[in-house]
Amino acid sequence: MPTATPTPDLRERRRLATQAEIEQVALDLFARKGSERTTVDDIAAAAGISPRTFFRYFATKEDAALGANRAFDADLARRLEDRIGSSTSLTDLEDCLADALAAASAETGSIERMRRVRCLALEDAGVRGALLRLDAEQTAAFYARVAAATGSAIVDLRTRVLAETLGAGLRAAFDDWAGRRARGEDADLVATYRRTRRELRAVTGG
Amino acid sequence: MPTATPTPDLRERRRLATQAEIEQVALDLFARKGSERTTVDDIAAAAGISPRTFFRYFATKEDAALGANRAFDADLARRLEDRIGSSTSLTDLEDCLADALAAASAETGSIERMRRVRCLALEDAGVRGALLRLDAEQTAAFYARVAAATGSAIVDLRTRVLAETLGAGLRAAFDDWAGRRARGEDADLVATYRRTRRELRAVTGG
DNA sequence: CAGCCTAGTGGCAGTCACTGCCAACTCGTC
DNA sequence: GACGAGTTGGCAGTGACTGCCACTAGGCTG
Repeated sequence: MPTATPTPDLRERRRLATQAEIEQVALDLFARKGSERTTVDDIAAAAGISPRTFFRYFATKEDAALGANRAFDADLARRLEDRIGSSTSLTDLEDCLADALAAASAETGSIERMRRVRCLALEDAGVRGALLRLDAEQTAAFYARVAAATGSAIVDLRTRVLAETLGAGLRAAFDDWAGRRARGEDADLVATYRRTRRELRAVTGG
Repeated sequence: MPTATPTPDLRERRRLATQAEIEQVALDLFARKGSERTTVDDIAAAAGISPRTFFRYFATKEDAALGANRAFDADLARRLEDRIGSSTSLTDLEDCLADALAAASAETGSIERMRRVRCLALEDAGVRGALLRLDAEQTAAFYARVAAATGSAIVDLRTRVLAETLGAGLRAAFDDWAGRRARGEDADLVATYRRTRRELRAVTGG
């Protein structure tokens, strides 16, 4: 996830700073009290903005915590975009996903925030729900891109199975990784995903 | 889904009737106006109850539409319960799921309501989100049952992959089926699931 | 049958997520 | 220095959801 714009506006820089600040305090507050017991007013006060402004940055309270995950999804979408058209075999797409995971793991801040969110989701239903929605949107976006590439308005069953299987593997890997981390083990995300791919083959008799 | 209790209480019968009535009018209103533009007051008024009572039946507005899906999940959970311990191969679990789908398809009312909900979910983000949460809860319950059977407190990666793959196939089949139905084709749910299983093998190179 | 216990219901007040609108302010530009 | 666009805060309003309490009615017991 390299910085795209070389010279962002002062306004743009402020906006990004405010957004980052909100994400930071939201994650902290959710971790301390849970999303249920954290109000938007709490987050806004901690971030030094008005509640009204909060909703100009995030549509829902829970969304405020998912910054790192959204960035990962965007990066993954870019990588998948390059593959679509040339090859859409499960193995190639999994490679793509593994690359994205490796890139995220290389950025200390990014992977750490993702870990915090995933661990939080294990206990916090609100965050878990938001993450679920984000995953589903990512899958739907994948459908749309493939359909656009084939010029067809409808998504065929194979594409659905492909996308859902890919998503299932990613979710399983994230959950296992977060669970291990929460228990104090120092699991590696990329290695976990590698094991997940093997398990998928074993399970489906491939 | 046979009737379990032979002689339910008058109270119990009334409760079930009220619940069914709420589900009915909620589904109708969502289909007509969308869940976003339907208020709890609307649903309560149409069902002839107070808004306060509505929340004694359903935790959220969107949950009110998912009756048939919850019943299906409960039936599936019972069937899976019998398998767990004896065999937890993907193929056996898929058979189990196929049986549950066939049983639901045999009940006209049940399958029709599920179709309405799934078609609604294609356009209505609120309903889609609720359905997503329900699916996730079902998957989590499966984890818990398997973990309980093995006596382990932690869920191993293979179990996660198994459950997520099973869920992915079910979701793909439901989405494809609902999409076809929404376009006027008369797709069969069990046949669609059969095709989904084949696609999964093809995709994973099994 | 009378009386009691309990489940179910409605109303009310309150909290909180989220939105539309408007006024104030500020960055960037001409 | 003024103007236009982007950003913010306050305010009022809607609607989801909850806790509390009083009321009703089914079901049981003496």
